[in-house]
Order: sequence, then C-alpha cells, then structure tokens
Amino acid sequence: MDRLDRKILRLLQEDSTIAVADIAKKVGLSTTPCWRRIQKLEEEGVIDRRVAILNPEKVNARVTVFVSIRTNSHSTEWLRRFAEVIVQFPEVVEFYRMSGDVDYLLRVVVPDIPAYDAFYKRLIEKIEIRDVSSTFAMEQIKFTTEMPLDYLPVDK
Amino acid sequence: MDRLDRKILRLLQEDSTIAVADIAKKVGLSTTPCWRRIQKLEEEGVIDRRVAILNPEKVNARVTVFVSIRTNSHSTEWLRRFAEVIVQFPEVVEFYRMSGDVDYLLRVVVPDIPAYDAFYKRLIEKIEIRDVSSTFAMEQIKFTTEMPLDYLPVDK
DNA sequence: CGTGAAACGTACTAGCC
DNA sequence: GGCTAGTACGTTTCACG
Repeated sequence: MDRLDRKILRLLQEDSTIAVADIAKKVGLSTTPCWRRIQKLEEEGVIDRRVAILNPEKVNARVTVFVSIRTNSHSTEWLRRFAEVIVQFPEVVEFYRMSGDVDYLLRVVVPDIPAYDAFYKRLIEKIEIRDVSSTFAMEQIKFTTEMPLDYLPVDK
Repeated sequence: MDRLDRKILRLLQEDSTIAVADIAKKVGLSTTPCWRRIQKLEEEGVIDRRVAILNPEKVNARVTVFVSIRTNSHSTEWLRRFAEVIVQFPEVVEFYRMSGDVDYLLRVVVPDIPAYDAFYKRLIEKIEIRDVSSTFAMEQIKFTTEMPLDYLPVDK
C-alpha cells in the first residue's frame, strides 16, 4: 500500500461513482494498473463496501441522541444477549463498549423527541439496564465516513 | 415516496453497487420505472452521495475517542471560528452541538493512544477550550450508515 | 407504469511491450 | 507498470402500449 493506493482510497471515500479511468487520470496511472489496484484493495478488505448515503432530513431521521448506558456487572452470556438486543434496533446506528465511567454508548437516530421516547420504552422493555442517560444533539456540524489516511505507513 | 421507494433506498443503503435491473427485480418493478425512481431520489437529494466504506482496522484507524467539550460563553463569531477549526481535522469524523451539560461532542478516529495525544495537543494549540474530557471506545459493536426508514410516512 | 430494443459508456479480460 | 483492443455488462434513452 503506497502513495497511489492512498490517493485512490481518498477519491473512493469521497465518491464511489467515479470511473476507474478518471481515478487513473487523477492519480497519474493508466486505467489497467489502476483497476488492478482497486481490485486488490477490495480483495484485501481495505475497501469494505460501497453504500448510498441518504440525507437524514429527507428520510425523517432528524434527531440524534447519544445514550450512555451503565449495566450491572453481569455474566459474559448476559452481555452477549444485551449486545444482541441493542444491535437489532435500526435506530441504533452506532454502538460502542466504552472505557471508564460509562459502559456503553449508543448513537440513536429518530424523527423527533416523542419517537425517541417510544424507542426508549421499547429498549428498557427488552433489557434491564442499571442506568441510562440521554443527551440530544442540537446540530450535526460534521459527519463523514472518510477515515483519515495520513496515518498509513508510507509503504506497507 | 411510497413503499417501493423505501425498498429501493433500503437496498442502496446496504450496497450501492447493485445493478438497477436487480433492484427492479427485488422490488417488483421493471428496470425503466425503477431507474426513473432512483434518478428522482437523487435529484431530490434523498440519496445524498455514494461512497466507499473502508475497513478501519486496515487503514490504521483502530481507536475511537469521544471528546466532550465545554466552551466558555463566546460571541457567535468565535463559535463560528471554533467550528471551522474543528471541522478541518480529518481525525474528527463526527461533530455535534449538544444540549445540556456538554456543549460539543466529537468522535475522533486515530491509530492509537499516542496518536490521540498528539491530536489533542494540536487541537488545544489551535483553540482555547474551557474543559475537555476524552473517553475511549474499547470496541465498536455496531456502525452503520443505514438510516431507519420505518419512520417515513406511508405516502409522501 | 410496462415492455423491448437501441445506443452508449464502463468494467473487465487478454495479449503484448 | 504501460499500451491497445475486444467482449460483456450495466446504464441511459427512446418509442410505444
């Protein structure tokens, strides 16, 4: 993985509809070797998938809520079940196990506050949680799926 | 926007490389009207963009840090500058203005703890912040760019 | 909204320098 | 890695019901 691969990844992270010939032009390759590189990046799993990003406003997903969860100390089996339940909810778009004070953090996406309330009720109905605290985002100032590529080793 | 549009969006959120003919088959349309619908969804901005999602592990973006920021009360001009500076960092993949206790929340992506430390130093070098608190994610259990579509009105 | 078909572009393959 | 050329496939457009 060299400088050219990084350039290719940068472009595809921005817009995956770009033609291979255009990528080639921009990175200074001809199309064949450029195409081969993209294939390799896909085979290796560096490129995980290609998806359509929807406008949250337009699909009624206007409100983001961060949910901090503290669980009681439980068996690994219980924790597995817990994660399984959470993951099911389509409103949960991100789910992390945290270090420190809070055990888990969710990013939840819903149309409005009442919908969040309904979601919350469905959640605590399904699993017993010691402590939940919800914080609302007033504004999404930045959201990108682009990973910083500056940390990649110069050659791999 | 009806049931068929929702089906189309659901498929494209999962995998944007799927051929129009295949989408048509799955939603029970023929390709032409299906293609027209996709065009419309793009024109209307419901589909915002199509991107490649990279594997965070493979691009050395292993560590997610949530950064809670409390600012001093400042002028709107200062806040504009503040947001402008934050947005510049490629490590900041999400950036929210919050309600309640914390003023801003960042999701920051870096290879490891030392890299986070370096990022943090560069950050506070650029802007004065009253109070910063960083929490590390131990594990990303779920991350999806798929918005829940169940909240869309039956017909729009 | 459906069908079928034509026109075009792009991806993909192959062969060679 | 570069080139050229050919095939296959997908998108896009059109005519028509």
